[in-house]
Amino acid sequence: MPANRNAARKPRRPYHHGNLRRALLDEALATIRADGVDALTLRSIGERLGVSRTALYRHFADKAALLTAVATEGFRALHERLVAAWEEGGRGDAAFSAMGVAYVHFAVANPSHYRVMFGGFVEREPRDPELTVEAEGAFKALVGALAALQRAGVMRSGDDTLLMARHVWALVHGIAMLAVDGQLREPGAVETLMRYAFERLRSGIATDARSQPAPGDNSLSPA
Amino acid sequence: MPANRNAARKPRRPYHHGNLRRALLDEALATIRADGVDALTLRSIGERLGVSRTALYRHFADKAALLTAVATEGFRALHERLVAAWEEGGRGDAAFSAMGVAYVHFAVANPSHYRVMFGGFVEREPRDPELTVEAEGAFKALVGALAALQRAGVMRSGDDTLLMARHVWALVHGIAMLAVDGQLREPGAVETLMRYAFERLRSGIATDARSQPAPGDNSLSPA
DNA sequence: CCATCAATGTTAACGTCGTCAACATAAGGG
DNA sequence: CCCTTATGTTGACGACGTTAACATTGATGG
Repeated sequence: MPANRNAARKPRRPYHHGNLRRALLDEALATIRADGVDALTLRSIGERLGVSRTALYRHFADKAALLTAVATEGFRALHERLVAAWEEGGRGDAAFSAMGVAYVHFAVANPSHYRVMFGGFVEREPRDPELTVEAEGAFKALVGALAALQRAGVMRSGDDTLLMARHVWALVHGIAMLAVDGQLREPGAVETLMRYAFERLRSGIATDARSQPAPGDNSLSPA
Repeated sequence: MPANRNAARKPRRPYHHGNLRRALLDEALATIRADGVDALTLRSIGERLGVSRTALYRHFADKAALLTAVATEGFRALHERLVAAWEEGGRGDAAFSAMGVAYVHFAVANPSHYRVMFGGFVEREPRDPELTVEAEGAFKALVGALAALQRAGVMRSGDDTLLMARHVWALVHGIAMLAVDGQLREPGAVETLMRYAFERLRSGIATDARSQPAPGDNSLSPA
């Protein structure tokens, strides 16, 4: 690739700008991290990169496309953290909890970024294919871990893995969202809730739990 | 109240406008419902009410204040639905599930409104007092129901009620968020997940569940 | 080696938005 | 009846996203 050789060797404006798309993404993410999504302005980001305010349009269709790319990056990073937690945790019981902790930690450490990923900034109807791939990839990490735990006999093996995964995802996502929204402000609240939720989750989902309807229970279906 | 007498008797512009604040709120909510938050424009809403574009500033500090009021309305409505589900469901086991269903149903039926309530549109630092009151009121409905179920012996009575409530809230909020975000698109997916989640939640939270650490479990604390 | 072309970046401008200041009008109390 | 206050309007400003027209650079092929 002769085009990249120059770019790789001399970082000082080899091509028109080098790799502007990458720079735009990084700068956008930095701005979002520092000052929130509302502070993200095409003009300011261009100015900060020493480039015209419309240069962005050669690399992204519009501002929404930039945000979609930021969200995609987020899912990629999240996926990475989840896999790392699973692998480094020993792919067992503890690793599963570690995944949950890693998930919430990612959200709490990058609240604005997390909001871009889930806050309705991306279009819903024709979902961006790359974003879909990355988001599903992250989700698949959870499904895979759950399937492994099912095979190991530590999680209910009869249940639909995807349904179980959605359950866990919803729980963790809910905690993350509440935390990001500032609903769990007291110090240690997030950790306490995480610990409790995973304890309850486990005794509800693990093989050793009594899954038969409780005596006298006949009314749990949605009204 | 002589001022209101005219307003009540003749709907055609009794005062300057009648009750503009109320009309602004309703129109804003209608717009959000119909076309989403992004479509909400101070100019358009004023035009739609046959009023100047800046008339709003006599009733709200700025656009954010309007959105905060919309969010407050949302929590009030949600609170109402939750209480209704609890009361009409018989304040028991089934009623608790009905509350969960009502919660998710509210979010799915009013996705944009729900997003205003939780999407980070309201300021975090000096939280609006009225909003806080309404949001906490809705949450208290959940806490109250859980406490009643604890007293009735159907829910783990040893656990901190607030912690339990946060757990349930996070779960339901997570499902609602995923649904609103379009992550549960297949028909019936939300209902299926809700049913499963509440079954698992119950067998994890109910008195009859084995709450002791599972045999061989020694590693559930966050890594 | 150079002409051509596509890729990339710039400039100027437009329409819309939230917001403010100055002004207008109506309601109600002294 | 006048004066104060609440309410609504007009005009304007700066910032924003976006587009069209233009400029420049890198690569490609004869």
